Amino acid sequence: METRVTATPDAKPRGTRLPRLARRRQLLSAAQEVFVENGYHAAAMDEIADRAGVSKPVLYQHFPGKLELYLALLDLHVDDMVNRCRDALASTNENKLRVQATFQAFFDFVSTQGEAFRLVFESDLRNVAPVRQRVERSLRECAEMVSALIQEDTGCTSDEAHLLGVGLVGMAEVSARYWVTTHGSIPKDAAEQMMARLAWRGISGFPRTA
Amino acid sequence: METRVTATPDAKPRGTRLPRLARRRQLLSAAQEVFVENGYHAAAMDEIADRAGVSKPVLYQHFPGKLELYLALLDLHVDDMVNRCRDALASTNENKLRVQATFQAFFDFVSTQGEAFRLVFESDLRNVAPVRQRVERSLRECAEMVSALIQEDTGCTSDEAHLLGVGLVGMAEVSARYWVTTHGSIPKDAAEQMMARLAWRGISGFPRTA
DNA sequence: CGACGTGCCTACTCGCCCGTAGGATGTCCG
DNA sequence: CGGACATCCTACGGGCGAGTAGGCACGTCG
Repeated sequence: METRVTATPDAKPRGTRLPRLARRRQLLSAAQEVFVENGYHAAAMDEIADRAGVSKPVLYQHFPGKLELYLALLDLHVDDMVNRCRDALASTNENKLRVQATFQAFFDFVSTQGEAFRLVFESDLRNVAPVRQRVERSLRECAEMVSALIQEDTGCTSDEAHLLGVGLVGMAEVSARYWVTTHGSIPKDAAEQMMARLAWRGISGFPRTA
Repeated sequence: METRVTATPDAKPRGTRLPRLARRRQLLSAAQEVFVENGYHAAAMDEIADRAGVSKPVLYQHFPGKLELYLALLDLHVDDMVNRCRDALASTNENKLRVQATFQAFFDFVSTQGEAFRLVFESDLRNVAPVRQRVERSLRECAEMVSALIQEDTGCTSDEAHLLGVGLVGMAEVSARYWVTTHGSIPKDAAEQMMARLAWRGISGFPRTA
């Protein structure tokens, strides 16, 4: 007795036929689960198909190969992160609040979609050019947006501002990742506030020279 | 191809017999080259053996398997990093100088041994427990040492100080990695100084509450 | 000189997993 | 009804690379 599963996500009744787009979404979701749990290399296409309640050829009717499937997911989350960062920086004109909003953006990012942030921050495929490119580009893009603001206020050279920007973004990334793995010791907003305070004290009125 | 600069004598005189310990050191060096260039997964035991001018069974007479070989190298560099960090923090009693010394330690670390820091910071085997354990432990240990000092001066709770410590160490790691890949734009000591200044401004006299 | 140990080699097995060939089973429309 | 079209299946091919079997060369010591 097969009832019609309309939009219920993550059902595995081997035998339901789905329209193409819905199937694709489901496959992406299953793939994300497996890639996040195991990383790229330990993830098997068979398991992704299994978890979607489907056989392997179906997977290959939607994606030309394992790498392309991975890149599709990676793009999704890389863009998500950059957009969150951009929105945070554009949410106000006061730099102190910008810093707070940006840290909140990073903490939000690592809190969503299970542990999908691992695709961006802990990919085990960085040695493959298209992956490396996307991951590094996302960091640079965030740092770029930050360093543009830094340059306005401090008069640092472009290179110097970039270094500071990368450092700040890196601090946000690493602290957010640490916080998310030790859930329970500090509430989210307290952690965000503390890190934002650290960053703002460091960067506000940063002197051009020693 | 990349430049073939090795600590060990180059060349593959397939026929030179070496005493056990010397051979082992050479194998470790060859393995480091290959693992750093390609990551764990894309590195082939055949190529490691080749680069050492030796055949594969020799490799297996020194290491029980690929993973153990990798772990031996990883331990080396993880310990190196933690020691550099510890020494830097112990090099003075004045916290401002401690911060400077610590950033210098991270910049030194990413500057040595080709790009061996990739083993620690960009391992593509973090999904395997013993690797993940070592990598995370190294970050925690550095952050632990930093947070102990933070706690003394700020009266933060242990959890709060840990978060700050992880953030600062993360900033050092990420900025050092960024700097090393963009060699030429900023001299090493200038980059160290600037990042140290950012961190010190942020952390010195950090207020307990908002 | 021959027996033994050490260092090394060539050449194979074997398991894993990506990707595919070819066939079955609905659904829609004339 | 019957054919066209889509969706999905059960297998299998084939490459790649970790790890191994078994043998050769060279020295040394009784």
